Amino acid sequence: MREKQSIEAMSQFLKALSDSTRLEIIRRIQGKEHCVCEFVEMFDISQPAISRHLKVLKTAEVILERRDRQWIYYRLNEAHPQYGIVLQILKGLESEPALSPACGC
Amino acid sequence: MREKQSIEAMSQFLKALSDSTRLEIIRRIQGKEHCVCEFVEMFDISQPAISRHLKVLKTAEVILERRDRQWIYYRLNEAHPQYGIVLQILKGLESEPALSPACGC
DNA sequence: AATGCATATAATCATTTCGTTATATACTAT
DNA sequence: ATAGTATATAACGAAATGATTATATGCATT
Repeated sequence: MREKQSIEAMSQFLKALSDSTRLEIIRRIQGKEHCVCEFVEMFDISQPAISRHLKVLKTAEVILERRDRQWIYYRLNEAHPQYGIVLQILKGLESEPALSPACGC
Repeated sequence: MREKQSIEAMSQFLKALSDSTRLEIIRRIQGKEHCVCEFVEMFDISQPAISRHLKVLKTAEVILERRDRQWIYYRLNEAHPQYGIVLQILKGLESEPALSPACGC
């Protein structure tokens, strides 16, 4: 059963994306790569926390890194097999209306 | 800033989907609604565990429920504002190759 | 009303996640 | 070599997650 594996991989991939900070990171990263220090300025969490979020995204191969001297730049991995999902999410972020609580019917 | 809210909502939505059991549920639910007892047979976890997974998906409005006598049937909510993401995920599940560990370059 | 089946909720526990502070590593410049 | 800046890792704690067992609820049948 390769389905099991596929489901597991997808779950891991989505977990990497299902965090506000990481969503904001990939939103900002669209079109232009950013170095870690830019994210550190952008968020109200510590530099190590940012670093770990970037590592989660990198491990899931959602983003790629490039070193230039002392700086490390991150960009979207447009070659990811599930890049279509990333795009759909980014599109959804542009104008998502607030979700109302489930009515359940 | 409504972006904050949008990001938070998206994060919640993705969290609901980023679990193997719940992905399997929505995969099976495609096209045909299922009652809870069918999921209970399908998975190796307890009935209360299934029930809670269904509740997570229902709260996120990913699925809708319908009661028929003692049975409760669940189906995909095709009217969800982010249904496009659900479709993209289901598509990705059909033939996703295993992800190799990140090379990091 | 009593019993049985389908489903949900509560209480509890182990594991994972995400933050912090402290420290290590990599590169730059003096 | 030393010091400074950029980034990563380690150690730890609080909160969230996902499982279990026990129990409650809703509906059907006798």
